[in-house]
Amino acid sequence: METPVLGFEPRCPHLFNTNSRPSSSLPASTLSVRTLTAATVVKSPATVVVVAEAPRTKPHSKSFLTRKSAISEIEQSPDFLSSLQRLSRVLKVQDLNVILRDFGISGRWQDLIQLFDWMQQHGKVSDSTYSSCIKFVGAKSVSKALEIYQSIPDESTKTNVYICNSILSCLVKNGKLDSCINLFDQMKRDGLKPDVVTYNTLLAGFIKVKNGFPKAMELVGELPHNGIKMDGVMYGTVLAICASNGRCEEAESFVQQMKDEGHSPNMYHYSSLLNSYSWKGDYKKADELMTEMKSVGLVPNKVMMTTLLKVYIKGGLFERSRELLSELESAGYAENEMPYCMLMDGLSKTGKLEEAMTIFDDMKAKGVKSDGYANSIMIAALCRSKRFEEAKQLARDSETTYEKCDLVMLNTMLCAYCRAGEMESVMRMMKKMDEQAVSPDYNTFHILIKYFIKEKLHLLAYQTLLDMHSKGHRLEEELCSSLIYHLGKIRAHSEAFSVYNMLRYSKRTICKDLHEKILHILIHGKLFKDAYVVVKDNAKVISQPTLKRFCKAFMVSGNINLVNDVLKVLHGSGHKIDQVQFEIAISRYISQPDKKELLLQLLQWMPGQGYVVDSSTRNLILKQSHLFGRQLIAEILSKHHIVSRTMVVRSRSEPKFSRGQRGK
DNA sequence: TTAGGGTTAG
Repeated sequence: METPVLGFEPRCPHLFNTNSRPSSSLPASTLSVRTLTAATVVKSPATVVVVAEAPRTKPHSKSFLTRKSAISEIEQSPDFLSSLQRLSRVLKVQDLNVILRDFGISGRWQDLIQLFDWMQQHGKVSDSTYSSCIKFVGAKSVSKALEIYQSIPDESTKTNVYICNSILSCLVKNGKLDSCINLFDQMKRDGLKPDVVTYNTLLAGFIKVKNGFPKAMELVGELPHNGIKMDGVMYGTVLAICASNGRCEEAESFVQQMKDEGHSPNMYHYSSLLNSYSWKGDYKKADELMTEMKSVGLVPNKVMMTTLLKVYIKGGLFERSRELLSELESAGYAENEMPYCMLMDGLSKTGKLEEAMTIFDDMKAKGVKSDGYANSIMIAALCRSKRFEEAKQLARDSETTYEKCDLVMLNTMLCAYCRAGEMESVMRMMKKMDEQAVSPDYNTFHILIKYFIKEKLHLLAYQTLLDMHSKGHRLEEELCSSLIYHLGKIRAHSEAFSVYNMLRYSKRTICKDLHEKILHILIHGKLFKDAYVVVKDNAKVISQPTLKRFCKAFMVSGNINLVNDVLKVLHGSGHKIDQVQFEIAISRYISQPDKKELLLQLLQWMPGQGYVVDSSTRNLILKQSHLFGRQLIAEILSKHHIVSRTMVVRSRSEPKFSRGQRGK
């Protein structure tokens, strides 16, 4: 039989309909269309479509056969570049594209890049070269795919809808949704006319994103404006977004809309709707849905029944959940641990630890295949019930039984060891994470820092917090506050201040008490300049006794150049400055005559704010007035005297005028 | 002549 490469697609276009996606559903041996006389295409698990090859209308031309054999020669050549050089005259751009896609499908990454470079150098590229190349390259390296896209010389090619869809899809698949949206906006400005595929590509990015629902709806709202109607694929995407955001009413309404538009929901559409009911455990609606689905002839599959189990568990129907689990077992749908895990987790989270353990033991007795999830769930459940010894024991078992652990499992075991106080095991887990190149997440850091604090390894806790912060994780106030307290206790004042700052600059509001707490620590550590910064920014939420303590400490030992600033800030915040603080400040100035200007500034500032020097300070100043200019000092002190007299008169006429309030 | 999606667990 001849091998119809070039002539195949036009005659059997449905084989290449992207909706059926044959390549990913077929085993490798049937991947090559060249070997097919009748192709069997799996359209969905339920439907098998057999496509008979159409009879030839005319024999292939000589040039066609030459190109065809050149393509297979290059694909099969151990040194494809030299074959390419030799045969390049024969080949058209679309033939090179065929080879490029063949390299992509069979994972010949280096060859694909080399071929693409060659095609560029020889000016043999078309739009589909870019869209295919970006698709395959993007599966391995987003940056390389972007590089290819940016290198497109022609501006109009850059807004070709296939090429745009290809690069946008590559960004979405790599979790770069924000860059994807930005690029999309840029493309629109440059003239892209997005189509249904473009919008669906973007929408797919919102499925697993927290709070993706409103943004997805915004995109859906743009569709009519662009003359685009939703198709079955897009309904599938949108329903998945609704389900993963718990929007069951919206999911219902989209299903209704798709029915109204003449689309029949398939198993995936129904599964998403069912999943949306699991958020609230709405088993009534779930049961109704199952009935409807069966009535249209769809047979619930494994995923559907597992999702139904999830609804029952969330709804607290544990008896029916156990029955459904038995049904899953009889149907052969419980050969792995997932449904058991769901039930165990649901039970343990509603305080039914013993029942969860029964399921766990049953599962083990039945020899159900496990990858360690079940153990992990039970370790977490035991920790929640503060049964740390059992949790630790199970963690040990897991370590010996399962070689591969994911981050959640590692965190769960780490937590069990921390709570049981097993330092050696904690270190072993950390080493394991390192070896397996699993990067710690927020939970890992949180568990470790809490543990280090408990073990009084406060500096280690501090180092870990720095690490956590530098990795961009949000910091929890309670944990930071506790660490600040302990660092203060061990006189690690500047470390405490650094924790305070990390928290302060990463959060909009922090608890008022924390400012006061850090202020005490800074005063204690004689870090007056830092203390001044805290006071300056937060004086209004700091108690008067603490401000008083700060003022006193600063006057005695703070930087002399900041003394006036400190007094002004304290006064400006409504704090009444004690007479004795002025006395201390002024004696310091007098002992340092080079600070003459500062003394004069202070003395001039005081009367305007209702402060005057007391008689002993006045005498002290007069004694040294030759250093500061006798005439000037006399003028300033007479102002103090006038003010002090009016204050005396006032306090007599307003007997209720109390300390701490100042008349204006 | 190229581009898109969807269901379950910790």
